[in-house]
Amino acid sequence: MLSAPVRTDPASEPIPTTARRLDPFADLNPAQREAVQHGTEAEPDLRPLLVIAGAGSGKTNTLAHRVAKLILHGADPQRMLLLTFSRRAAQEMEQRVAGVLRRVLGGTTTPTALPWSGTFHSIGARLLREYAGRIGLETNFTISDRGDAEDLLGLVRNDLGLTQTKNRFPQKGTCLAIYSRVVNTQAPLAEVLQQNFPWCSAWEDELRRLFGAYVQAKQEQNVLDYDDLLLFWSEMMGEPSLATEVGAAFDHVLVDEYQDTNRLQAAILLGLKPEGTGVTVVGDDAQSIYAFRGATVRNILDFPHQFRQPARSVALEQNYRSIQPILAVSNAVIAAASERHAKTLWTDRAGAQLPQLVSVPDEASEARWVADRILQHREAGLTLKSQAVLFRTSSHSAVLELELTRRNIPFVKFGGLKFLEASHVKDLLAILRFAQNPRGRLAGLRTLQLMPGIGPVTATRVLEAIEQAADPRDAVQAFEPPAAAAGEWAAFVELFQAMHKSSGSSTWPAEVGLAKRWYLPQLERLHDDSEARRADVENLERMASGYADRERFLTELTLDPPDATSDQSGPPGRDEDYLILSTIHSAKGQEWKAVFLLRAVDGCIPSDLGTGSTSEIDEERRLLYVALTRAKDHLHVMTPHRFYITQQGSMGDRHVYAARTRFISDALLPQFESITWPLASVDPARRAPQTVVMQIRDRAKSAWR
DNA sequence: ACATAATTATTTTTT
DNA sequence: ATAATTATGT
Repeated sequence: MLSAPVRTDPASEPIPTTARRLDPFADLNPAQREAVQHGTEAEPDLRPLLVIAGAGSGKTNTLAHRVAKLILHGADPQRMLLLTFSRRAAQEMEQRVAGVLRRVLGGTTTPTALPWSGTFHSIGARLLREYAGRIGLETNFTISDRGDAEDLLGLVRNDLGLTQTKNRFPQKGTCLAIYSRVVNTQAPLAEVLQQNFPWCSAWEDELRRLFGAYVQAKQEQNVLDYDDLLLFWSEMMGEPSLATEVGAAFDHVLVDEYQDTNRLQAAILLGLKPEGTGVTVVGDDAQSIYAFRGATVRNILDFPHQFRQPARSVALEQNYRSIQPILAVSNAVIAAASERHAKTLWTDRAGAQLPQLVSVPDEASEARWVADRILQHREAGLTLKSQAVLFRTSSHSAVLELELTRRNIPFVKFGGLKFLEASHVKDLLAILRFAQNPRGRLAGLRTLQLMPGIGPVTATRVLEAIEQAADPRDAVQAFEPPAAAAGEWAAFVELFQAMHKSSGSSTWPAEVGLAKRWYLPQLERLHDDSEARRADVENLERMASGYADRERFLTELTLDPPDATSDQSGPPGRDEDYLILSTIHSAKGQEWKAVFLLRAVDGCIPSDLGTGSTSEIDEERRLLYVALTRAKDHLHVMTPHRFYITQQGSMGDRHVYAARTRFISDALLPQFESITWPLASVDPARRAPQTVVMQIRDRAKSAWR
């Protein structure tokens, strides 16, 4: 029987409160303290440090304390590089460090600034801009998000004539995924195709040609995509003189969520600090869930012997988050994984309530049950904010969202449709980008085609005219639009001239207002649901006012997009209470008192699309593990047995019967409280034989005769 | 020739 | 819900 042992940590004896106030490190357990103090002892240990931090083991807290400890020990915060998974994680880290320092140094200290904290991508962008002159890059490159990268790739594909071939060529999204994987894993194209995209392997030569042209196009347009930020950074670290220089700028490099880094990122780290001195990485191989974008668990497993000196490893195994019964099922789920770093989490948070395994007939009942239970929890004193609903795929929450709306339960959804992916947001940004760089094809094409009567051909002609002309404004002025576009064209010319006068930042952010005023009529014409989209456009205008100039706005927005879709009314106010809906991926690092997991059913977890190889299945298992370990006190696992599938059926009337996820085996059932709902369900097989007593439809018809 | 309306297929997870 | 494809209209 796999269950989390309940132990008492001998070192967590109560400490007098006065001592605790003086020593902020007194609350740490021995393993945490070891991690925090590494390298600051009387006889300094120069080895790199690997912290294996199980779920809920106080990872963020430990890392924050380590940063604080290093600063107290004399490290310069300006010379610390802190690589986190998201901007939010970076901010939290900064706050916690400030908290620890305040406790030690008294309340008067100003909050510590950690200027070099952020994601690999954002730090990469900063370094590349700084070193642009020395690596043959232009400083004012723009960064394209995934959508832009896809579109550019699609454009290149058309130019190469790879679109009208007899067999269907992979879609632009797929092409970009392949390209991205090749870059991030540093594996040969053939291998990536065979392993991850077997249905595309016939196109290897064409893809190679396409990718070459794509790289060329990016360079001509002075554009970098996400992958370039890592690729160029790592190439830069391959040049010894630059690597030494950049590495010497940092005394400490700390990396959070190391299990989700890829080969490029590992290469960057090694290039920065080949000796490993000053390097700290924190992670948990059991929570590695980003293999699909090139992350490899090997990074964390191989870390101990990557550097010139072996690493010191510390494992944090005490879980402070979940009550024992929840931890027990989580441990049992992950224990069946084929490859993992052996460790068993334990907790001293006893608890009587077993996690619930709820069996419901379909999605609708699932939504109703969850909504009911959420309200019950709230009546028992749990705020909505301390509850979360998690799911594998963003669309899994659709039915629940309707139910919540119907019952007036406020919620915010993380993951899923991103702000930047909404077409109206792209439209407005394209207008701004077009103004920024009139030679940028993508933005130009998109903007021009917003006008009625202008399609791809006319738009291309305009762009060509612009490319020929000395001054883009003259080209636009002189262009003869087709008759259908005549009305809108005049307004566009005016907008274009106005935005172009502001080559400096003098009219920023006023030009966003101009762009908006021109765009809104187009929006209304193009979309039926212009009402909801309009709110996003307004939002964008408000956001723009917070940035110094156009370039900063565009760059920051691509690297750190707002993660909740601002549905209708925008994000709720700070005081307001709202429920969290989130994909499991976006729930990483977070915790709630009550967690609901939707669709814990084969086909959803593991996803039908990810059941090819053992490693893919293992990743799905870890995903379930991550979901389960988010819960502190209450865990509800839902298994609807019948739901509609939108993926395959063209007419969408088909539904599918599913069984409980394979990761929760029969042997595990005793550790759950099993619930079947609704209680009085009629077994269809035993229902009385159906005999026709009346023809109800005839009655309805006769009413109109 | 070009634009646009209609139709059909496709969809994990994200910096 | 949107992107690619095809059909239809100017």
